[in-house]
Amino acid sequence: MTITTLDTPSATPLLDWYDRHHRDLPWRVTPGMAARGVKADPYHIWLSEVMLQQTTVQAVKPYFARFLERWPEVTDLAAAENDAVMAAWAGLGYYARARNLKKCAEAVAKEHGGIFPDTEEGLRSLPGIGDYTAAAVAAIAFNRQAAVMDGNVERVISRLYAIATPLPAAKPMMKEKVALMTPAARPGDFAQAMMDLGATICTPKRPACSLCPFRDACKALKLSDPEFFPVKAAKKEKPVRYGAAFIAVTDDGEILLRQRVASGLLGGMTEVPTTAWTARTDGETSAEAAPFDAAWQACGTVIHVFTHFELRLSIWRAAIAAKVGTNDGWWEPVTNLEAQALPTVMKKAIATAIPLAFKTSKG
DNA sequence: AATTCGTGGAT
DNA sequence: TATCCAAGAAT
Repeated sequence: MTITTLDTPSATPLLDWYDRHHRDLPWRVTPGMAARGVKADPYHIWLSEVMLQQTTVQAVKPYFARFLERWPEVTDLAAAENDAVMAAWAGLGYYARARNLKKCAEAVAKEHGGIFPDTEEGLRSLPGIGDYTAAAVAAIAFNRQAAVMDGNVERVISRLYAIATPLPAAKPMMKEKVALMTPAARPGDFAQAMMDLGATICTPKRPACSLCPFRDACKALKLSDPEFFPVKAAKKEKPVRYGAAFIAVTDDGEILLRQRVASGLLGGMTEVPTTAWTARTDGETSAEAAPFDAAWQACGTVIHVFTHFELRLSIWRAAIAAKVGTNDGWWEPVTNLEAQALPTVMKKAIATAIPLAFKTSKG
């Protein structure tokens, strides 16, 4: 029996809605499957949750399939080469996730005998697992009564209780509401139901309130303005940074690449030689900053928007007869670029200089 | 507590 | 076109 108060709506209508309208996702054990005895795989749940951090379901699906095909068990991922994991993650963004994913797999393999901890606290201590992911894995994979709160849940709760306090200040209060609502029975389904509701009904724009299992309890709907919630703090404007990137290709089709430092922006990923990315446009975006002397030709500009700044990258190209000695890079056959840990901005830069470098150019 | 960290689809 | 923002974590 779930304890409810005057201000705590029952989870039952939501769970009933979930039984009928849940999304079918590759990593998910649906209520129907669970009824036939299928258990969620903690490795699958963990992998999907890390990939889904600030990332859409659509973007995650092909990556999730490739990771599982290549590394079927967490011990396989633990034994993988770092470069292989980074290359497999390339394009998904937030690359610290991939670095921590590998560390977490190694910790599970070496310190936990290949078995994921089954408590929120145990999970929370692993690399790349924060408050949300620890609660999500505990609830979904281990049926723990953990309070799961992501961006979807924040939106649902903010509307359900008409919370006018701006995010992120309102998070602690909102998490208390989630904890009070989370049932002892089916806590994992409750968490997934809240997220499905936020993704399909209680959407940021034009929520489908008439279809919502909380329509009778929702305070924002009673106020006739659900879209007003959640209130968010104003965000800063994005500065513009400038730089140059240099694509050198030999006559036998090899391109000069190098590896970025292990931490920070695009940490540990592969890049073509570039200048520093700064707020100034003079000097640093010219061929004078090239890694070596050659007949560098300007061939365009790549504009790429990161989370907190916009990058305008001048692209320079040089066709050279033979490899030039390099301290910190290597020459890679252009035909092998697909296997490299190249972030999207670097693929755009290369595609600008070598239009046929990739099968699917997103530049 | 405020910043830093990618990318692409939807509106 | 510009803005939002998507199953957040680390520092």
